[in-house]
Amino acid sequence: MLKIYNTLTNKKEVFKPINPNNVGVYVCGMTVYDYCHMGHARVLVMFDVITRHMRRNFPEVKYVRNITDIDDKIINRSIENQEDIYSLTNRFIDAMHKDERALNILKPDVEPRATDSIDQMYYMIESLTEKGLAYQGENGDVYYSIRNFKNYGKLSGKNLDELEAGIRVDVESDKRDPLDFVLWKMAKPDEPKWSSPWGEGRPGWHIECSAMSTHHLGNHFDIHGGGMDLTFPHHENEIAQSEGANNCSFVNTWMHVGFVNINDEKMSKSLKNFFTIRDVMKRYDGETLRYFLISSHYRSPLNFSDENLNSAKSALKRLYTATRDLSASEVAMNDISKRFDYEKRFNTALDDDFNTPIALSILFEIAKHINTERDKDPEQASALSQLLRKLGDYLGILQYSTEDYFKQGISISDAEIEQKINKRNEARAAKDFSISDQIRDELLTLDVVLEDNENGTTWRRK
RNA sequence: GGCUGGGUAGCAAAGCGGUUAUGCAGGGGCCUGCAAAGCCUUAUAGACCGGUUCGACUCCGGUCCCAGCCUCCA
Repeated sequence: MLKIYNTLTNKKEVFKPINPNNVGVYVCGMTVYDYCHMGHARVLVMFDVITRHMRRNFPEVKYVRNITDIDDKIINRSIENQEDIYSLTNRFIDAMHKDERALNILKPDVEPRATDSIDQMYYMIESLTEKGLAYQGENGDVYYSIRNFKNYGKLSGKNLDELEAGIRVDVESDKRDPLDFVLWKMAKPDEPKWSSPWGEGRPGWHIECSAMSTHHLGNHFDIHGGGMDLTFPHHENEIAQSEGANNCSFVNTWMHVGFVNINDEKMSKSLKNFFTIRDVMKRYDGETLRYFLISSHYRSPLNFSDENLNSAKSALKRLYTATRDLSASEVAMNDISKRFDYEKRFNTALDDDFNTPIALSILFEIAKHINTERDKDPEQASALSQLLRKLGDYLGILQYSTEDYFKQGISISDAEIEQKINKRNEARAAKDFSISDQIRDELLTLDVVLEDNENGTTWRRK
């Protein structure tokens, strides 16, 4: 029984799909004017884990994640770079897809682009205008009238009058109420523009998500998610738009992923304290990053530091170490899964609001079990190893073969290493341990670790 | 100020009204020529003050502190 924490109610609730055969999930994706940072990575990875789990539990899941490819920041960046807006956005979309592959993130079912969805936005704005929920200012911009939507603030728990008190007044706008927000914005000269009943312009930020999500998932769907900073105003505004235009409830479950912090402060573009995925990938592989991101619960803050990343790397190594030199059939694996309750407990953990730390702890229990059975009962150890890999795959980790994991990234060739191992073993046979230790130390400086066991000497990367 | 979340051992991170979370790092031991890996074992917790209870890290109240949102942000 899947339980999910719902921002709308601030409670963990049993998840009941609107249509049990087809669950709809929408996640607010990137605004593509720069490379993805670790905060984006966290949202991408978490919803990847979430949708993988849901796909195993429901016949069909439709996962939609949009791309915002038109907005002020994109326009500014394109001017700054003197780069055509489409070449800019395409460049960063490609970069994002590359980052996703590195993090083993599966593609969403639909990845709509705002600029391909302008028609759907028209219809929605039109409908809002007809219902008296939108108006055009003297400057031509079209605004949403939040005072005319009775439930404004229900997601974020905001009180209108209190919001009003601390508002910053935007001098350029023609809003009737300072909390009103733009649905359609008149284009300035040389800005990208689309013709519309209100004049040539472009959509406001919030309308695209209302339009794209309902277009692909229906007016009322199951899950809508994003980073915690989108709760207000973005998601609040989406509710106002969608429920206002469609006269029905919009989303049942709102999910928000916590921030990635640097020194306990939110990683953000405005604070300029962010690390891009590609930067971090210069020092850590994608799987280590992914492990790090799922090592805490998705709603908790996650502190980004070398110490934590190194710890993630070591933890992952322990899991891979358990799988060394073991393989078993699927039959044996299914058999072992029935004998022990690891898989069951693993699924229960994910069913409990996607508790990845608990799920990971079960992986370590299996690893320990393998290590203790390895000599006593190799068959059982092998079957457990297969189970470990299967559950790892559910989380999108343990993707490499054991061989690849332990032998990648070494500058010296296999043959050279073997040669040195032979030389060392000759020295060991002659009990010349100073020579043998010297060879081992030499290899260690090249990140090659030697391990002696009864069948001979094996090597792995450090 | 309003609204959300938090404060757990050296670090990270969970569950739980009474019984080992888990990982990294540390101590002792086994194994090894010595290591590595692994196994066994071990120490270090629950911001503070009250209350409920036979019993609280876990529930309730209060205090202090931290983060986030209230402006674009994942």
